Amino acid sequence: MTTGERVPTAVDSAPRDGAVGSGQRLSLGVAARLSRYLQVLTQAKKMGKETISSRELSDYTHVNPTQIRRDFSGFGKFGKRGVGYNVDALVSQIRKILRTSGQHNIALFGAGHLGQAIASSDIFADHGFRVVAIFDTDKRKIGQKVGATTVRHSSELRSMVEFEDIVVGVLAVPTVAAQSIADDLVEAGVKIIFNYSEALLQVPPEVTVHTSSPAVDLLYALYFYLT
Amino acid sequence: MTTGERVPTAVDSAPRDGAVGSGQRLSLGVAARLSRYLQVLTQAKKMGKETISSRELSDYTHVNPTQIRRDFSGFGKFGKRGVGYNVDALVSQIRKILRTSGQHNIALFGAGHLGQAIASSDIFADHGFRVVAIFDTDKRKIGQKVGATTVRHSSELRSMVEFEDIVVGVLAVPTVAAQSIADDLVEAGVKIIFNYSEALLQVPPEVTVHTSSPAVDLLYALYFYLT
DNA sequence: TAGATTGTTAATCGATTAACAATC
DNA sequence: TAGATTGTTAATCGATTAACAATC
Repeated sequence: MTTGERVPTAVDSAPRDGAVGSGQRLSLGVAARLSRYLQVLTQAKKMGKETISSRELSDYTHVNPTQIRRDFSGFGKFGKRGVGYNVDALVSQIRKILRTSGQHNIALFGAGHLGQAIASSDIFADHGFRVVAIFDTDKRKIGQKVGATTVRHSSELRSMVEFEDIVVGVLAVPTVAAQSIADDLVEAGVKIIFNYSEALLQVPPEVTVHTSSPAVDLLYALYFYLT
Repeated sequence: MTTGERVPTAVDSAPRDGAVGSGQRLSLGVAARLSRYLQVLTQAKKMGKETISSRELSDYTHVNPTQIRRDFSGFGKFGKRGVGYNVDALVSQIRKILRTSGQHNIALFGAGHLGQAIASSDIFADHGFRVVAIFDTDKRKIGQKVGATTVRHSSELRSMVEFEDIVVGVLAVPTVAAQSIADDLVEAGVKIIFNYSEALLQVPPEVTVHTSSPAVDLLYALYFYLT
């Protein structure tokens, strides 16, 4: 069964159209969907699933099965007709496409309930994200352990970013504190900020802010429930 | 200044094309974006902003300003040329369009770190969602207060759903416990499930599951950072 | 073989955007 | 008035989907 075993390349087969290629950036939509598939596949693997069909992936992601096959086919022939896709092989293919095979380090701000929930969750770890530093301004929390990590004072941010090669800052702090931490992160050279507060953050154009918004998703789901 | 003050109607001006109308369902994209605008506007209002331009909304939502104006123009002329949109008026317009002006009740499962973070956050409350019941299976947690709400045993789920008219169930529980709670929610007639665990939930087609996936969003952001 | 599911085409549909007159 | 920003058009681009031959 060589197909499933061989080392895959991003440009395996001749790509057909726009969304594909080696140096070619993925479109926003494709990148979003691939990330989504990856999450489901990771969980399916945990549940001992070895093979998965585009139909099953569709059930979990709400993406049309044809589109799923189309998304993959741009990068190679990953599936087996009549059988489906090998979960393990597909995971490493997508990781390769998204260039997220490696480890990426995160700094977490806020050691309250949300911060502790994030630090102790598998969700980030499963995708190669590691919380290597936790910061809080509350002196009583500094020095305490959250999981395997010690809570530090924000003044250590700069050196930690350099020392640990931190690429993402996650804000699990009150809304009023968020902007000032964002400023510090920007100054320390962090380019991706994940904002769990409600603050509307002001950052330079080269920095990406992603604001988590469960309520937005809920409003959206509710609309389709009510209509 | 009557324009900003008059009571708005969903079918104010003659709608031009597809995505619009009274009984007409919004397309997925439009509904998602409107929810997004609503979140930003709510926060802008808190910060004392009275007027906002499509350009500013674009900065915070990463949606093209032309598209924002287009999204609104399908439902009426909400803005003032040279000035922008009145924040208050726009909020109530969008609420009307999304039909989420009222209160909606939520049941929360899991009184751990994540559950407590959710229960004490403004994020849901700001959009009319109220956590009216918290459930946990841990006997030591039952009877404790989280915010203003008392933690109950899951056996009370059924009666609470009826009594409190609960439309959304939020799962802040370990992955292994999620499916069985989802089954209970389905049986109790809840049609929207918000899943913070990693479980791939199996539910009947009339039930909507939204799985929260911060790691997916992070993978996605990282891709564009790395390329 | 028979059944299942992929890979791919071709056609459609909706999202996106630049541009600009209207107007506050 | 001058500057700013909306509302709207028209053109383009990418996403979506049904359908089906290929093949495991």
